[in-house]
Amino acid sequence: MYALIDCNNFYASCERVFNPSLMGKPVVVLSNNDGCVIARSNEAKKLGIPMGAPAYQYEAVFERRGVGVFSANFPLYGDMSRRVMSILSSYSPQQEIYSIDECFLDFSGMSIDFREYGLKMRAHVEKWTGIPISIGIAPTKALAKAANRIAKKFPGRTDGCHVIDTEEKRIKALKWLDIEDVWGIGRRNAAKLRAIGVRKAWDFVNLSPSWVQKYMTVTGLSLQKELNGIPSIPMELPEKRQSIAITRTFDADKGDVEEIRERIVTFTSMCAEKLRFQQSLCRKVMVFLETNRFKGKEMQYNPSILVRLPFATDSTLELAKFAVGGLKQIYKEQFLYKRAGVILMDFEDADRYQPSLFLNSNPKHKLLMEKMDAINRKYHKDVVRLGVQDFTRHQMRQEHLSRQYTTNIRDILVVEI
DNA sequence: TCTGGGGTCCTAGGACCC
DNA sequence: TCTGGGGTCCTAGGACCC
Repeated sequence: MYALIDCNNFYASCERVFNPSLMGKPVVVLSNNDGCVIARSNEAKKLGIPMGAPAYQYEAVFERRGVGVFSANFPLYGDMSRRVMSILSSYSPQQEIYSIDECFLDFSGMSIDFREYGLKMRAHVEKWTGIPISIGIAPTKALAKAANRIAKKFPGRTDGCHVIDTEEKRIKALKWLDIEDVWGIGRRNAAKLRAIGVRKAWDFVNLSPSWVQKYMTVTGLSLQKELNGIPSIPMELPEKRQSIAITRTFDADKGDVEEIRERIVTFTSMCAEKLRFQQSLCRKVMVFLETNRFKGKEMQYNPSILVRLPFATDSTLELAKFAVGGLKQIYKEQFLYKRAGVILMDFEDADRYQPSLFLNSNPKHKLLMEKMDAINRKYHKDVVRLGVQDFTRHQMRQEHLSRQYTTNIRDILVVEI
């Protein structure tokens, strides 16, 4: 059996833990630049605020209905996630952390009362972190996902834990679950399936496997097996990332090359730090620019370039140089840009790297980067940085930012009695 | 005025090899 | 006129996830 555990309205719940006056009130969390809604408490959902809603269109609603509005506070959410995951990991020898607010647990070989076990986990996480979770338990990962949805959405359910452990329960679940809500069925596939009369997960499992393979590739086929109770999607053990990206929407449209170059260098530097943290070297850097897609009348230009490095490296200095080289090839001064990004890809392990006979990363950078990372970790992010980086010119809009209650001693909560 | 960010996997088609 | 067959690797783009 597998469990899929996820945190309810995770970001909104994190804000509530440290601000109990928000209990029972609508809460929303906004994306970077306070752009759009990326998390909503149940009360906010009931007000009809949709996922992804542009914040400026809902300001009146926020005001009128007393909605607690927060700028995204990722250091806080990341730390709360680590706490929740750590507690859950004690319930199984194998945990797959699937996203910031979700994980799978492998219960293979355990013969216990799964429902009781789930309720225990739930109480434990709630008591130690204040975060409410929902739990689905079933013979495959895809069915565990479905069970989780039942725990959360099935009319009348309130205990947050559902177990699919009999054939009747499996069939009942599949007959209830809409096809677009099946894990792994996206918009495109849902439309394809609807067109041939598939409305429920149950209809999907009754399609012929050859049809599924032909129109939905092997991915669809293993999903179908999973829903039929045959495990086909293995647990993923923690591994190094295969790509690392930093992309940002700017606070305004920008045309100045110097300014964009500064952003590209800063993004590259952030990527490089993550790259060194997972002890990888990188062979390719992708740089992209985007014009403002909401200005439909204006000519759009969304170039990207893949720069192949002559050697593998994790040096911020070298990566930044190649990224800027890429930028110069795609930048055109007649456009204003709203978004840009840097993606590192094609990694190899730093400790297994075989240097080339001719051209290699500058060996002096290794120590330099080590010291830079150590100082930045000890004191403050970006105390040591490249000369071209200039944070003063790029202030992200964060008008509703909560404190870093759990990761910054200056922000620790003070309780007055 | 104001509209997010970071990942993974699969496939078709081209380049290249013998 | 007629012009093979079977592989691998790489990449761009699409689909999906949260």
